[in-house]
Amino acid sequence: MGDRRSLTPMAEPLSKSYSPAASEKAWYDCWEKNHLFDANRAELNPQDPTGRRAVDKPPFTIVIPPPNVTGILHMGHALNNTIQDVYIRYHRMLGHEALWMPGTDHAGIATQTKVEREMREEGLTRHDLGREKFVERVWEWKKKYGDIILEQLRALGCSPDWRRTRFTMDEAYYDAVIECFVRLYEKGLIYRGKRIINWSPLAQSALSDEEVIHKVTEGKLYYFKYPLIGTRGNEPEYLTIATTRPETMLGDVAVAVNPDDARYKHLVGRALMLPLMDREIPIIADHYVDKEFGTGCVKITPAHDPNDFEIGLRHNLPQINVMDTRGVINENGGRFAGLERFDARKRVVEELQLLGLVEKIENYTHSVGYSERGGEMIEPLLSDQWFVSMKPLAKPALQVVEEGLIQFHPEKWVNTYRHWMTNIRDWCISRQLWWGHRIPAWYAETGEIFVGRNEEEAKEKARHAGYNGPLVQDPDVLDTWFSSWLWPFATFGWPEATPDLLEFYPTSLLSTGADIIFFWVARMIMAGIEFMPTIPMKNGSSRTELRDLIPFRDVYFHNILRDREGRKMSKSLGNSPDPLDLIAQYGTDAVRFTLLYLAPLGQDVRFGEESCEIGRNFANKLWNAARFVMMKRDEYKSTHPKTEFENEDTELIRSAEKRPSGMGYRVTGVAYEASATLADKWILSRANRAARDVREAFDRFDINAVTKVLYDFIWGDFCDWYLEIVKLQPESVPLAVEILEGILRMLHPISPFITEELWHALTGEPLDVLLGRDDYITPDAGKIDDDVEIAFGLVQDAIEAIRVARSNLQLPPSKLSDVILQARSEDVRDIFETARPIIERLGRAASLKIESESNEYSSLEYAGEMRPHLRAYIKLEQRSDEERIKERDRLAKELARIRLQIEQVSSKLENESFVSRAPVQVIEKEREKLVSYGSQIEKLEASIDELR
RNA sequence: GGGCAAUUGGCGCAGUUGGUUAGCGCGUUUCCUUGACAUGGAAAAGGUCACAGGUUCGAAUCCUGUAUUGCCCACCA
Repeated sequence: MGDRRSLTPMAEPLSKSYSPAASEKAWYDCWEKNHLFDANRAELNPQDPTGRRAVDKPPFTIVIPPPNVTGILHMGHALNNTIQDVYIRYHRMLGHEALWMPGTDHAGIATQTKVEREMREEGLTRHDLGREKFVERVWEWKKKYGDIILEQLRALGCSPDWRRTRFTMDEAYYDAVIECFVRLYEKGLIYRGKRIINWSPLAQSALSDEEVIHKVTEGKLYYFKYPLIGTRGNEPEYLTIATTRPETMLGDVAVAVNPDDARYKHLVGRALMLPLMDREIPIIADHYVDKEFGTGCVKITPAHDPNDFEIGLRHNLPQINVMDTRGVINENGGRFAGLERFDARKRVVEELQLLGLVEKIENYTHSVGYSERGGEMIEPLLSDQWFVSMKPLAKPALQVVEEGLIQFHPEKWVNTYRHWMTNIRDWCISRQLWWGHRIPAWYAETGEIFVGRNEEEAKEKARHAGYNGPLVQDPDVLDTWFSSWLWPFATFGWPEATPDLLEFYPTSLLSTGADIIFFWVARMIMAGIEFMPTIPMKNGSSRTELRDLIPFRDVYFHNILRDREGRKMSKSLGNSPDPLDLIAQYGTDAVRFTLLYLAPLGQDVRFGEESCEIGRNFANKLWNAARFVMMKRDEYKSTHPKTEFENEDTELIRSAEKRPSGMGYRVTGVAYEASATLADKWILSRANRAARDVREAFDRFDINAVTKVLYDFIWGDFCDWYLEIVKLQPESVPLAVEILEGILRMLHPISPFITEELWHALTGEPLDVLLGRDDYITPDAGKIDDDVEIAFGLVQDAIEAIRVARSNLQLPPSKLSDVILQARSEDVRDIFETARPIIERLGRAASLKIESESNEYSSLEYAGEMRPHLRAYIKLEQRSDEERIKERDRLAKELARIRLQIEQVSSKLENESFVSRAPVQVIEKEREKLVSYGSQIEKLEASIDELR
């Protein structure tokens, strides 16, 4: 590593532009080698290399939202993991015991599907292998490809504690999932039941409600006539029902009407002949039926519709399942058996048409459920599944969010959360797959169910219940999310009270997408409250307070990334750039910075690859600023061989202990204290303000604001202004060095590579002393000086006015000019006087006259530019007629603008109620404006006259 | 059907508690290769802050309604 130029930058001058590729890998290796990411428990490692005592360090913990083992890194991951890394690095620098827990999710359906697809190319199905061999094969697949996404996180600069990496099917984790199931079962919160569930014909499995997406779909509404049996007198011969799914009529067991519906009231209790099936079905009355909709008659198919199922239970109706698990009509469908569901639909309609029983078919748009993963239409199906009773779990989980023990950022998601939690329904957790945690339930031949942590336990329970026959384990596995909801504590070894669990739970921050607020966030909160009470506190007392049970304290819902056209980035659209390509092209720091810079809290982000230029250019700017400062520092050293700066510099760089308040911006170097210029005080104020704003923004989870503050301060204040001034004030070099050092600290969590590299170049620290383990910035509020900033603002204003005047004349920078600067007050004039060298230099002045009273200068000889507190004049060499006219027009336009302003301001001041009701400062400000405008008007009018 | 966001110069966005000459980046135009940086510097043009009412001395900002767009939730056949 020592021969890598990027790690020994002092040996050679820095290159002219920043090239990330060379240094990133090397620095990442260096961090790992020095155990930067490792979080240690105090008892294992009482002191870290910075000299901080681990026992004093409060934990800061994030558990990664475990990516699917099948996954590859996409832009959403890049954003989410950047956010997490930034917070981990920030808190690590704040002196916390920062642990980022990495890992992956076994992702039942996704992974199984992937491996089955691979097998299909060999002409195999999972049934050819059998369960055991198939699961073995998935494990092999996982070992081969499962860590790809974690490797990709390294390229993104992420700093989790890799030693602790977990997988939801690790042995211990597997046991935790089973333990969880057994406990809930024993508590009566898990039950097995026959229900209408969402069946995915593609996955051949049940899905939870959350895995179904409803989409508005164009369909048809079919009106069928069911003949009334034994028509009497003037009774209708038929009842007409409406349906969107004709094929389900094969399983109809009744037709329902509203009991208050006068049209049909008298028919309740009579029977209809179900066409095609020639089955007699009753007419029943149920309040569920809406009189207004359709014909007011609803066909009832308990086995294929959740509402019908409920009605069926109320009226004791049979459940006729006419479809198998592939979506094909079964033997209950009579002669339609064997037809695929959509073919069956066609045939049913055709045959009814032949019988003259189709009244009409209307176009109809309605909401239809599709599989979130497979995309196919969901079939509501009656089947035996396992469920979790959610209501008891939801109650405290809602409470902790309502009470603010857990805070959502942005807060608006609390509404969504509340809505879901108060309307929660039971969770179908069984999946008809092989890859996953197998349901620990064993069936006796008697039909009894025995749930245990293993077969022995189940047998034991069976014996206890007086059953000694064979037991067969439930073939199904658990929903992937049934393991994920344990993630914040099962990763630490729950149900054991491991030292890690005691140390790092509750975690601090969860960063995730709002799309899994129900899948995951809500359920983790429930699980924490449900399962953590058995774990004692670190001090041995029992864990009773909700604040100690919750899995995390803050939840950051990151942005959704869209493409330039506003479409959600997705694999199928192919509109998501590969983060690794962007990293290769622009650099990791650039990609990270750009993502955060574009991502305001709570908004979707439109992202185009070329946006990364923002980050790349910013990194390059910083690189060059640092290069310049180091060059100046070396110059300074050679001209100040024995100065205190030398000592200070060495001290500043070498010893962390000598910076008791964190870094802070201190005044270092004798030269500085003695001759501190306005500009020096200004940059100190700005730097401390930036440091304060950055930390405040971090702490309120406004990471977007963090990047904006840094960008504006570093580019706008430090580079554009202060470094230009340092060129004229060699005595300020030590301060520039210090400010730069602080900048590197401030920026490090966001752009770790370039800052680490520059910091080492600047300080000459050995490679085992890392910025990432050093202190974060501590702002010194005493250095934030509004008066200084206002004063320097006037200087900037003056320079800008001069530049505008020059620009109007199209003077090239090489051409210096005679400048007159008029200040509107003595105070302002004094400020200009103290900043004279800066104004001269940055205003490209050959000579500079500063005066306070308004001598009038002819527009024929001078070009002027006015500001509220000053006027700037540039001496002209000559003015052609053309230029004279151009200038006159410009002034006329300016005059019109100011007259408009005057009108507005004076009408305000003439308004009685404004003067009597507005605060004095506001009125005073308006008066000042009026005065300033007045003098500007006079001057403008005079100038225009002269130019005539 | 319910709920939540958004609407600011050509494009993408800031604008904490109502008082700023309404900002920033990209793009456009002009000037500049001045010894950190052309991945740069200096400047310019460009907006009646979606619309209509209201509250207020004063509204991009608060309230009501409308429109458009997007998202989430929902078992009306």
